[in-house]
Amino acid sequence: MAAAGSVQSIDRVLDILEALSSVPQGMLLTELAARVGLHVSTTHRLAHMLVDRGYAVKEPETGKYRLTLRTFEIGSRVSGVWDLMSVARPYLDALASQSQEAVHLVERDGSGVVYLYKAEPFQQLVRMSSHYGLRNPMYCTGVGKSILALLPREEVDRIWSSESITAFSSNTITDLEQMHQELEATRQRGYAIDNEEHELGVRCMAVAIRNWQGAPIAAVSISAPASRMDDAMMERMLPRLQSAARSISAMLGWKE
Amino acid sequence: MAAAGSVQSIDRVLDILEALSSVPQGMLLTELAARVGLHVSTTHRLAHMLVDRGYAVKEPETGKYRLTLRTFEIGSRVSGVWDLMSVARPYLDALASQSQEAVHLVERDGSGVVYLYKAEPFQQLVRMSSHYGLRNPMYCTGVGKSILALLPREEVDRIWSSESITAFSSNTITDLEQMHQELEATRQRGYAIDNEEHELGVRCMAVAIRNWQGAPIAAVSISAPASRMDDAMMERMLPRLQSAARSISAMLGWKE
DNA sequence: TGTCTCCTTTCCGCATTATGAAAACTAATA
DNA sequence: TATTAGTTTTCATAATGCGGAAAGGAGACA
Repeated sequence: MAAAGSVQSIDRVLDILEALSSVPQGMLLTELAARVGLHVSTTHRLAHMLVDRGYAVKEPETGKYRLTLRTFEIGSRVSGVWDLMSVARPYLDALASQSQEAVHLVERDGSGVVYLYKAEPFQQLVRMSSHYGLRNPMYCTGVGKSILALLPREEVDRIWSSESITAFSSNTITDLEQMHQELEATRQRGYAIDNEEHELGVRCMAVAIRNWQGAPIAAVSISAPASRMDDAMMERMLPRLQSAARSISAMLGWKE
Repeated sequence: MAAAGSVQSIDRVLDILEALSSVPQGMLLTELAARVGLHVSTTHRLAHMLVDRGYAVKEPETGKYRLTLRTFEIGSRVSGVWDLMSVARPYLDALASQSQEAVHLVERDGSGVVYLYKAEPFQQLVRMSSHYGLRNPMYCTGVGKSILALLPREEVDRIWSSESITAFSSNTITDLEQMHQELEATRQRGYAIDNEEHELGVRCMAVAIRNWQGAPIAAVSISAPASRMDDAMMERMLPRLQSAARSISAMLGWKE
C-alpha cells in the first residue's frame, strides 16, 4: 500500500481519518485500532493529533472518537465547490420545481463524480439515497456518462482501466466497447441517460457543464423513478435541462 | 505550537492541508514551502502524501497544488451534517420564501459555529458573504448567541476565554458581563438578535435547535439588511422561525 | 542553439523522531 | 474488593523522516 517515499505516520493518520469518516457516529479507540490495524498505543497518539488539531473529538459521554466540523470546513473550501454551487443553484432549484423531481449537481474528481448539491421539489415522494459529498463512478451514472462523452477517447480508456468495473444492476454497461458506443450515442442525442444502471428503478437524464476551456468538469441531472421518467417527461425537460447546463457553462466562461 | 506527544510530520502535513485550503486556486511548491516554513524538499515529500492519497493534485498546466473533492467528500461525512441538513431543509426553504430573505442553518463546533446551509429567496438583492463551510465565532452572531443563551454560565465563560474577542463592528459586545446580560435578555425574549454586531448593515434574528438531550447544537437565522429587518418584520417572522426551530428540534428527538 | 534562472524532484547519510511493549491508570461489573 | 476492558503515559530502541546537496526539467533571453 505505502508507495516509495511515503511517510508512515501520515499514511496512518489518513487511514484513521478515513476510518472515522466511514463511521459518522464515531468509534472507540480499540475499535479504531483494530480497523486500521495498528497498536492501540500508536492509534492513540495519531488520533490525538487529529483531536489536538480540532479535526476530531473524543466524546466525553461515550468515549468515542468522531470527526468534527473542522473537517467539513476544510472540505468545503476546495476550489470550485463554492463558485460552482452558487452559480448553479438558481438553475437547479428551478429545474426541480419544473420537473417536480430530484435535480443533482456533480463535479468530476479523478475517475469519479462527487455530488455537490441536490435540489428537490417540495413534495418528495421517493427519498433518493444520494446526498452531497457522495462519490460515484462515472461509468454507471448519467452525470458520469455525460462527462465521459466529452472526453477524448484515450482519457475514457484510462479512466476505465483505473476503475474496477462492477455491475450495480443488470443494466450496467461493463464492456468498454459497448461504453464507447453508448458515449457516441450520448453525443448524438445531446444528453446522457442512466437507464437504471446504477440503481434499479431509478432513471435519469444528464447534461455536462463545461468550464472556460471547454473541459467537462461537472454535470446536472434530473432523476426519477423509472415509471415517471418516461419519454414524455424527457422530451418536456430536455430543453430546460440543456439550457440550464448551457447557462451555467456560460457563467464559468465557456463560449460555444 | 506543537504540543507534547505530537507527531511532527502530521502536524506539518496538516499545516500544508490548511495552507492549501486557504488558497483554493492552489499554489506552487515553493510558495507552499514558504508559507508553512519548511524546506522545499520536506514540503515536497509531505505534499505528495496528500497527492498519493487523493486529497490534492498537482495541476499539470500550472504546476500548482490544490485540494481535490476527496477532501470535500470526507468533510461531508462528518456526523450530523447530513442528518441535520436533510431534516431542516424544507423548513429553511419555507422560511426563505416567506421572509424573502436569507436563512441560515449553523451547527456548533467547539467555540464557534459552522454554516451548513443557506436558503435564499429567488430574488436576492443583497449578496451575503456567508456560505456553507464558513466558520464564525459565537459571541458576535445571532445564531451563536442563541446557542450561548442555552448553555450553562460556566460553559459560556469557558468559550469566552478560549476565544480572542474582536470587535467586528462598533456594535460587537466585547465585555463578558454585558454578554451575560445580553444572553439573559435573549432567554427572556425567546430569540437572539444580531444587531449589526458582525457586519455593519446586516441584522439577524436567530433561534437555537436542541438535540434529543436538550443541548443547543445548532441554530437557524433570518438575516437581512438592517433597513428591511425592522420590528414589523421580526414580529411577522418570529412565530414561523420559532416554529421551524421547534419542529427541527422535535425531529432530532427533543421533547419540550 | 546555448546558457541563464527558477522550480521541482530524487538521493542518501545522519540523528531526530516515531514506534510499540509494557506499565500505570480509570471506570465499570460482579 | 477483585476482575476485566479500555485508555493513557512512559521510555529505550532503531527505524524513520529529515534536509542538504545535487540532478533534472522548463522557460526566457540572447
